[in-house]
Amino acid sequence: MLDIKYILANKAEYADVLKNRHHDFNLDVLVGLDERRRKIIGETEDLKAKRNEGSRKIGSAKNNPGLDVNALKAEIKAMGDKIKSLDAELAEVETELHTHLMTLPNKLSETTPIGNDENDNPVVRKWGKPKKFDFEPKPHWDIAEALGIMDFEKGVMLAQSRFTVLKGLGARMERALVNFMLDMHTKKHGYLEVEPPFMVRSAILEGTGQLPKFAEDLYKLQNDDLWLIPTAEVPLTNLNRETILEEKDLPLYYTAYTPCFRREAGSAGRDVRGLMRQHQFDKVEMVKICTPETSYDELEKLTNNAGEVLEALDLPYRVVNLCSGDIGFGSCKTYDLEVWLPSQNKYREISSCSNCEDFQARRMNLRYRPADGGKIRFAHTLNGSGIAVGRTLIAIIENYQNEDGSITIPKALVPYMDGLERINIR
RNA sequence: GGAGACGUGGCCGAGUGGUCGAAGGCGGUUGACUCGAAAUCAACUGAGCGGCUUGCCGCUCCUAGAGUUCGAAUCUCUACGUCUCCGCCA
Repeated sequence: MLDIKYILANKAEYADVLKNRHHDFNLDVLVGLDERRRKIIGETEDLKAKRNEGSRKIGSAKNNPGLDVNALKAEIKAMGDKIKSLDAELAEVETELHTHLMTLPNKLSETTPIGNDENDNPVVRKWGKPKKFDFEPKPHWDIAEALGIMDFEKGVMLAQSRFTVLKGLGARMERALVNFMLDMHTKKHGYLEVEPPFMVRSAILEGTGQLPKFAEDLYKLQNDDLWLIPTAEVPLTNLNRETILEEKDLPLYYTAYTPCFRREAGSAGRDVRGLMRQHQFDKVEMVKICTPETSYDELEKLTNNAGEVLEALDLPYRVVNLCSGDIGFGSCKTYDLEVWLPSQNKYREISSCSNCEDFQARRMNLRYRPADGGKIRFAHTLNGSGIAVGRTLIAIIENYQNEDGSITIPKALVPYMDGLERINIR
């Protein structure tokens, strides 16, 4: 959520942001609502001041019983009725204003490029070289099914399409990757490991921006105000909601392994085969809470932390800077990490690292007290995949495939696989 | 799930209808004392919103929501949470 004061004071600038994000909205609606709001506040506060004064008078009249306060009581009672109706009107206006503000996207960083779609995302850097195969590299679903480590039909049988069963060394490698990533972030990068709830209530999802706008992408429980988390970003970022942190305690680094649940509404027909786009997938997530001064440095570090996972696994990848037409609702700047997939002959998203500045902090009232004694300010929040586990499994299977259908285990992962160096056809 | 108790500021804790944003304490900041520290003493120490003459004035907030009243931290109802006992259970 943005500050209404910011929007009104920078209307033209923010109107451009909306245009570049392809978000159609007339900001004059907000101008009118804010004017109404302030007018009502003026009237109601005036009346309340008078009421308080009158009530005090009646209170002090206790000491002098001769005074008749009945007329005054009636007068104040009438005032009270007027206040009640004004307050109801105010609540209506504020709800409407709030509804608009909650559905308006974040502003953009100056370093976020203007563009239409993913084709306009500039490549920031590349790491590693795609391996040349002297045979036709297969897609991961062929390799994994032949090895008996993934069962797509069983996933459909138990749930529906876009669910998969991992078996044997497939399930084992998934677990190994989780441990490998968590170890790196906790031991090397200084993140605090967290195991959050996998279900959260509506207000929590409003805090990070998934609600109220994107309910159709989420799984909701039938009998409770609880939703399955689409990413650990949601519980981790909300961990300090409605509190005032001390600057000396910042930045905070959190990491968590969680399953993620997404309905993938609107993705019909895309990545229908394999493990690429699932309704349930594992992810190790990183979240940072820091001051405005440091958030863009922290974004660079966060992105590097994600990149290091791929480098340790020796998987070629590139970093792209998402343009205004492709960037997410709550983010000012996002780097996507894209891993090389030989079977598709292209780079595919495996991590997304974003600086949300104070957009989420404002929604969840997450603030900090500056060390110099200045005014309390909203913190900045960042999140990034560190990284998507299922897609890492895909990348390993495809990049480390051998002509005989076996898979070599990346060196860094061998200790996590009890020394196993290769998964062979049985 | 059943019965009971309770939810007050960063923390502890007083307050059962009238200047209560809330005593007292702890913590914190600043100053005095000190070579320095500790101890001691003194002062200060919540947030949000609105107005204008930018320093002040006003409004709101004692878990949340609704109600009673001229007036609610205080009374009533509901929700949520915490604790204790019982039942059940991984």
